[in-house]
Formats: sequence, structure tokens, C-alpha cells
Amino acid sequence: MDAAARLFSERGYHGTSMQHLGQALGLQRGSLYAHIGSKEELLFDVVNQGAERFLGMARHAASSGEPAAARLRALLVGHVSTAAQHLEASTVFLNEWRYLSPVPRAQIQAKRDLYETVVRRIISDGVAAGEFDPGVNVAMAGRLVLSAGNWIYTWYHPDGALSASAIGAELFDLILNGLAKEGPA
Amino acid sequence: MDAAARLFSERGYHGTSMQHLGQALGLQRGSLYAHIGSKEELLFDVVNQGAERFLGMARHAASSGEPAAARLRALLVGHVSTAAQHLEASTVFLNEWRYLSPVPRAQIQAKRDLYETVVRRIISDGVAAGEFDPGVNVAMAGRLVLSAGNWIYTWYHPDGALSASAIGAELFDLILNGLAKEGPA
DNA sequence: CCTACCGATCGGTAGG
DNA sequence: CCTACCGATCGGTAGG
Repeated sequence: MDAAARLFSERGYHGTSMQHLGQALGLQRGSLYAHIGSKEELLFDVVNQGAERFLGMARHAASSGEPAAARLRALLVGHVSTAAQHLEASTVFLNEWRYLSPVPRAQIQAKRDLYETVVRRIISDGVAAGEFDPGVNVAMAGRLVLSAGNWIYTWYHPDGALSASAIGAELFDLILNGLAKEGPA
Repeated sequence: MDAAARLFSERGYHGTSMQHLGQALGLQRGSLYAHIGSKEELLFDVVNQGAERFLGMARHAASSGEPAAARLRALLVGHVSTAAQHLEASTVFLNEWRYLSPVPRAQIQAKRDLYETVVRRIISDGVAAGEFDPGVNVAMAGRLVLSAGNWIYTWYHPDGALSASAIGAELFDLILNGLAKEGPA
């Protein structure tokens, strides 16, 4: 699965052959079928593990009992940290899941929808509690949070100046406070 | 190129065969080679056209002479509108460009970098002009804007409640003002 | 885990 | 001479 995550993230699912995987593991391609059912099953396992990682983190962040802003911050920091720690598997989760056939894809779609629901719930909680602006479009704000978190795999490098947590925290501050100068209405 | 944009966006570059392309056009796959040099050349053309579209729009938005906030708004609205109007080609531009071989990929990378530079320039102009908060991390804010714009192809549907322009405008307002309630510091 | 295959299909090119 | 194709096949590789 590690080799698959790496190769699928670099070459894409369809750009990776069983030959590539065999080579990475020092096996003939036919021999891989003693360990996996099919190439697609391998994709599903990598994608599903990624989905579970994000979902588990989100549920934990959402249920802390803290104010909505703190929960959203924990979720965004957790999201970026998870993506950074499992960059290849996260890339596969985000980019290659759509190549699954209908039944497994629907399973993953359900987990993606659940994740988005968790994010929106935190935001609508924050609006209800008076923490966030009552004019906030909850669906749009949820998508902004997911966008910010999901796009980082395209530019994050482990040896960058900022840690994953710091990136998550910076993104949260931007989303919470905006670009505009405080003060004059 | 339209057929390639559609097929590459749905199946991915490596998941699309010359057979698929021929079928979409009512031709034998071999006949396509009277029109293109190679499959990769076709990918490059789709990706490059996408890059040029976004870059042209960004240059136009950036050079209006308006305040930074208005320019950033125009860029985000333009970005979402462009992505919406050419959803398939934009998807290929964003997802499949990395499968180009080194030389053409570097050409596209340069255009992507240029686009990001335009975005950052607007933001740093806004900070310098006192429109934006002086504490803003320009690189991070630029990535947030790009993230918001680049992720929409995953959920945008032409028959949704909001037009592309309206989505761009809502995203801009969120990024400018943030989630937080105005008032108490 | 191997070699040796299967039915099919890959991107690309042949001559006409 | 051109554009726009044909049926067949090139050397290799796909998943199984």
C-alpha cells in the first residue's frame, strides 16, 4: 500500500502499471496477485484509508466541546497535518478516487460527504452561537475551508519554512479574520 | 481539442485511449494522426489553452488601475467564471498537466507561477496601500485565493443555484471579511 | 514467488 | 498534389 500510494500519487492510477508496482517491490507483476485481489482493490484500500484518516480527525476535532472557532481551527490544523504526514496517500485520496468503479466510489463519496457535513456543522454552530457573522453562507464557507485544506498537497513540501500545523493555523486565521484591515466599516 | 478536454477530464489522460478519442469523433484512431502529432501534443494543447485563458484573465483583472480589493475581486470572479465556462478544459489544466514530459511541463509550470505572481502582487499592493491588514501573509493569502478558485471544478454544476460570478463574489467576500463577527476585538 | 501464457488493447505507423 | 480517411498491423503492455 505504501508503494501504491507513492506510485499512484506520482503517475496517477491509470499511469501506474502492475509492472511498476512489481518493480518497486522487487516482484514479477503476476506475483502481486498473491497479495491483492486487483489493481482497483489496491486503489480502494489506499483511498479508503485516506478517507478514514481525515474523517477520524474531523470527528475528533468536531466533538471537543470547545467554541466553534476553536473546533474549526483544530479541524483545519488537523487536516493540513494529516495531509502533510500522509502526503502521497492523501494525494491519491483526493485525485484518484474518481477512477473507482461505481460501488466503491459511492462508498468513498459517502465519506467525503460526511466530512463536508462535519465542517458545515461547525460553521453553522458558530453562526448560531454568535461567534461568526450571521450573513455567512455556510455551504460556501465550508467549501472555502475544504478548498484551502485540499489544495495544499499541490504545493506543500516537508522542508518548507512553515510546519503543517503552522500552515493550518495561518489558513484558519485568514479564513476567520479576512484580508481586510480591521476598523473602518 | 474539445473531445480531448472532455475525455481527459472524465477519464484522465492515461485513462483515455486514442480509441476513445476516435470513437468520440467518429473516426478510426489511426485517422487522428492526420490531425495531431501525438497524444501528448494533444494534452499539451488543451492544458496550454487553459493556462492562457486564466493568465489572460488575470492580467486583465490586475491591470485595471482599481484598488487592490477590486482587482482581487475581479480576478476571483474571472477565475470562477473562466473555470465554469470551460469546466472540462480547466479540469484538465489543473489535474493532468503533471503528466506532460519535462520540457512541456516546465512551460506550463512557468505560466502557473506567473499566475500566482499576479495574485500575490495584487495582495501585496493591497497591503502596501493600507487596504489589507499589514499582518497578512501574502504567500499564504495568495494560496488561499488559488485554492478557492481551483477547487471549485470539483463541485460546480452549471445548473446550481448560484452563477459562477456569484460564487466568485461570495468567495471574495469571505476571503476579504472572514467568518468572524465584526465588532468586538 | 516464478514463467508462461490468455484475450484485449496500448500509442503509433504502414501502404494505398 | 491535397485532406481525410481505410483495414491492417507494428512492437509492447494491460489486467488477470
